[in-house]
Amino acid sequence: MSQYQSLDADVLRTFVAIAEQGGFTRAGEVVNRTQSAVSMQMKRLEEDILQRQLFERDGRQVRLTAEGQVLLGYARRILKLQGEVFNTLRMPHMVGVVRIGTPDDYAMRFLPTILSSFAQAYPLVQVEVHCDSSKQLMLRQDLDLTIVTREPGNEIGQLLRQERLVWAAAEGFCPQEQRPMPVALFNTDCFCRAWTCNALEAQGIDYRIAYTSPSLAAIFAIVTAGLAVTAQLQSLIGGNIRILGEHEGLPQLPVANVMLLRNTQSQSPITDCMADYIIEGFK
DNA sequence: CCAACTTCCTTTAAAGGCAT
DNA sequence: ATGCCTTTAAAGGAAGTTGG
Repeated sequence: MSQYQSLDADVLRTFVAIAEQGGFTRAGEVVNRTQSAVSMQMKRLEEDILQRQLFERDGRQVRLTAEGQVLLGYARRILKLQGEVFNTLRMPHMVGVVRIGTPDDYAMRFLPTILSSFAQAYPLVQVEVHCDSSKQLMLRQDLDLTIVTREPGNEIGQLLRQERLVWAAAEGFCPQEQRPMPVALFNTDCFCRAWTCNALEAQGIDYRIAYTSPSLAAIFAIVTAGLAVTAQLQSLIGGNIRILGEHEGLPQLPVANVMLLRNTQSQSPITDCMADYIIEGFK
């Protein structure tokens, strides 16, 4: 009776595995149970615990019902929270170093939140942040976790976020008025730069790369001063810089995939925890 | 196109292990 | 002894494959 009232994490894990694997048998492999046991667990969850139908059974297909979708959201949150409890209470004094590589635009936009949450849970862990272009970062072997930008269709690692590049300039800057149009971009080995130049050339726009820097802060300073336009992730644009609309004659830019790479040679509990915080921080 | 066969998958029933 | 959870075995449904 008593356990019919509670949502056992084991049962929720099985439920999430079914939703993710699309079948009871494959879910059983994931959670190390036989399909029959999985079936029984779900029967109990549906009939005794929640008294709601969670799956649409259609031949060999299993789909979540609307109520199943609702449970899936809660189940993931419950399991994630449970993981946090374990991490926080079982490894509160975890020490060591975690080395993160990231382009500096992501560092500015996402790392403050990620690192402050991480520091609250693991105050004794030393964090090294190495900023460089995606191309350079991918060549390095000394990083535990690397955040990089990849073209769609060319993904490696785990997808953190998809975001469109946009044109941006100072409030009073009019991109049509200056030819060649001055552009401020990252250094040559940045993916973003190649995309930007290709888009401008495809549109036949006369431009010149007036400023380059590996530093986002420097590029924003140049753009804020009204000296050039730039192409950056939409979420980075703020302050006195505005996003240029399509009617201003500039080509649409591609969507960037932000990916997380893990160094398989240096996996540790610290790295795994930091990876979880990064994944959450990019949502 | 269709029937026979195979494969995949879930459910049910029976039985055993384990903790209370 | 009881209740819960598991496994194994068997049954049955649906989809895919094969051959005429």
